Amino acid sequence: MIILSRLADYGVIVATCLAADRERQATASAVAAATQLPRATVAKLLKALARAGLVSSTRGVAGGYRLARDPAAISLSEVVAAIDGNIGLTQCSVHVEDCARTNYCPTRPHWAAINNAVAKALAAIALEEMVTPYTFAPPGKGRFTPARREKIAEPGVTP
Amino acid sequence: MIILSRLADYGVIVATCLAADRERQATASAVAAATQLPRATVAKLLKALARAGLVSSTRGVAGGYRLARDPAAISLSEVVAAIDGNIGLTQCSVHVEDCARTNYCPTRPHWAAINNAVAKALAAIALEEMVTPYTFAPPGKGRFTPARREKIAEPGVTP
DNA sequence: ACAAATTGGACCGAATTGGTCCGCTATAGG
DNA sequence: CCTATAGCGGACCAATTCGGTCCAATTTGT
Ligand code: SF4
Ligand code: SF4
Repeated sequence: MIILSRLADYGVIVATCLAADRERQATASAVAAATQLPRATVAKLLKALARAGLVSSTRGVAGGYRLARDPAAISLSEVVAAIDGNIGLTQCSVHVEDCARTNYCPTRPHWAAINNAVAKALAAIALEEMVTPYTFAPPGKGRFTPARREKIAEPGVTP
Repeated sequence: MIILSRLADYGVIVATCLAADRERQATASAVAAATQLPRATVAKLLKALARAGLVSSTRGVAGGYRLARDPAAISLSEVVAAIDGNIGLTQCSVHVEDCARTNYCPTRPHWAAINNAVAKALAAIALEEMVTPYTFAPPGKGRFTPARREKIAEPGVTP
């Protein structure tokens, strides 16, 4: 199973591209060139990110996008939520009345905690960490310090 | 965004239904009646669970399904993996060669850890915990009340 | 032999997704 | 004032996936 939609995946790449240089103002075409993604798609993604308030946009000639906040203050969960919508394991997690079975579903009450755990796993990653791959890593394959790994490997699963 | 497919959601319900009484052997129709899900769909789900080795099946008349292991030893991640496939955030998480961008994708190395964290969040929940008491009082429509359990085990309930 | 039950796969309509395109608006510079 | 540039909003369609059903085959107790 694939959890993130392809667009959300690309959205993270786009956001990471902007995070690489917070000061620079990049047009959609520039980001598309940098990420080697289709221009139209990148534009669509940036629009979604802008509407969510993650990036700020300036119109007109010499316009473009830039990150609205510090890359360390933007979590991955925000990025994917901007594109895929709020995170929810089941239908009743996002809109309760979407499922006709809510009344007599025995498993429904339990999903909230799990939902929370998954969301936390994504919220624990800041955009900054996606753009600084080798900050914590020795020239091997490790990407995360043990501390970091510990942090995301054990999300609070307390019902 | 909805992470679990509807089938996976239902699969958990079906598995939970079996976990409610590990000893009894229930036919697909009986489980369908107990969960109020379409018979054909339940049958399909049970087949998937059986192929994954989570439930054991006996064919022929007086056949049926039962949980293969102890409900405390079956994690939710196994159940959803049996139906939706292995858990992976992105395409490269499940099959590396699925995405043509693997070579120059800057975010790819980071997903593994996140992927792991999400998987762990699901693996931390045992099937046993889904069958535990209600957190709210169902208005006389509890699915897994003892009375209902009798009906599940009843071989002759084919509506 | 018959009936009840699982097995495996085919099947189709519906819904979602990925990706593109258009007309509109805003802004800088000449 | 005019024009080129760039974001904005949404419509649009092809392709894929998903949900659900159904059937032929097989196994097993009576
Ligand atoms: S109510 Fe039950 S069946 Fe409906 S979405 Fe929630 S968990 Fe799934
Ligand atoms: S390689 Fe990059 S673009 Fe491709 S699936 Fe992995 S993360 Fe997404």
